[in-house]
Amino acid sequence: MQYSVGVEYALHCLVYLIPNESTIGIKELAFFQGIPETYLSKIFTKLTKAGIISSVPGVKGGFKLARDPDDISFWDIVEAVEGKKPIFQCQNIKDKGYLYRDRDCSGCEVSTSSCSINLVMLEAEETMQNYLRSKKLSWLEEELDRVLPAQTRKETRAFFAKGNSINASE
Amino acid sequence: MQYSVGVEYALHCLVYLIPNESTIGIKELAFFQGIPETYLSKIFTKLTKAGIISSVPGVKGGFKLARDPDDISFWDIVEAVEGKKPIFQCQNIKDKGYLYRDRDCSGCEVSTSSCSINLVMLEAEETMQNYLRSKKLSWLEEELDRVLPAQTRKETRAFFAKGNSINASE
DNA sequence: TTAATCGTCGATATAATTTGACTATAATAT
DNA sequence: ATATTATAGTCAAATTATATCGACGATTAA
Repeated sequence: MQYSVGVEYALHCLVYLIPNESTIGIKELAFFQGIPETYLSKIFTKLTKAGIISSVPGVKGGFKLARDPDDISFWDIVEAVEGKKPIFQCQNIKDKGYLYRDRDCSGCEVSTSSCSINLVMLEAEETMQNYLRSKKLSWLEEELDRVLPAQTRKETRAFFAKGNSINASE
Repeated sequence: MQYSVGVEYALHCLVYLIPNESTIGIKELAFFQGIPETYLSKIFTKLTKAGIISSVPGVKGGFKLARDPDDISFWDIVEAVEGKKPIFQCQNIKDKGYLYRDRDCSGCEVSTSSCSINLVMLEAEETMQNYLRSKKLSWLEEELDRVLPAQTRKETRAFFAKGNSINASE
């Protein structure tokens, strides 16, 4: 059980969009990180639909953040890529069970009451979501400034600054 | 992204083991719930190896809890079935990236520092784990007594009480 | 001994993930 | 206008993970 790599791609890519001075294309992002373009483009479609980034088609097009980095949380990104389905989904095996499978139980209390196990799992997941909601892209930007060598940060920003960006062609 | 059904099977099955008055077999558990025997037996192997339940081989054998229900948490069960790997695993795409892929970076600071994004995801997961660690099987037992109709609970316990348990053969 | 039961190992079937090839459409530079 | 360069979307191959079945050996109660 794991999140898809799409989540990792999305989180890492969005770091580069934070400066938000110009649009950045899929090609540049994929080349810079050594990851496949086609898959990344699908991830970006999801992020666009979720309103996290906005797309600019055509020559000199690309993507930029659609909201303030302080208004984009880790959870927004995970949810956009992975969807809204909970990690644990109870398939209500009770209903297939010996006590009920041969009875018509459409109206009785057991079939309407929700599974206690399911509730616990949902609550557990919610604590995780709340933690991720509290971490914003703006925080990540500061954290990276603190943690990464200044040289690395500078080179990275230089790569994505428009003008010298024809480096995407090897 | 989802936990496997194995987690659901395990949680539901362990409920029936709580009384711990006699061993219960895979066949009974699978029949009662209408789920496949073979898969369930694999799940139970995992639970056994994790020290949550213990197995009694031979005729009239089966499974029983290896510890007090107050000492078995939801997380123990999830971890036993799903393994210890984190939900989010950073594959360090940084290292394949443009800035580093052509350099020998075996000793430099960037490759040793851990990814901030990864840390956040691990911390988030930990909050979920802590919640699940706080919920024990003993709590679940009380909760089910409170929530389910007394009739259902009684019928269920009767099914698994040894003696009349040849009902597993349809 | 025999039948029931767990433990282990593969085989298989189904589904999800990841990637690639290709087409359509939209915007811009010239 | 047209060529160019971008995203958007479709289709499907390749890979991996999940779920299920089946077979065989070991153990044990009757």
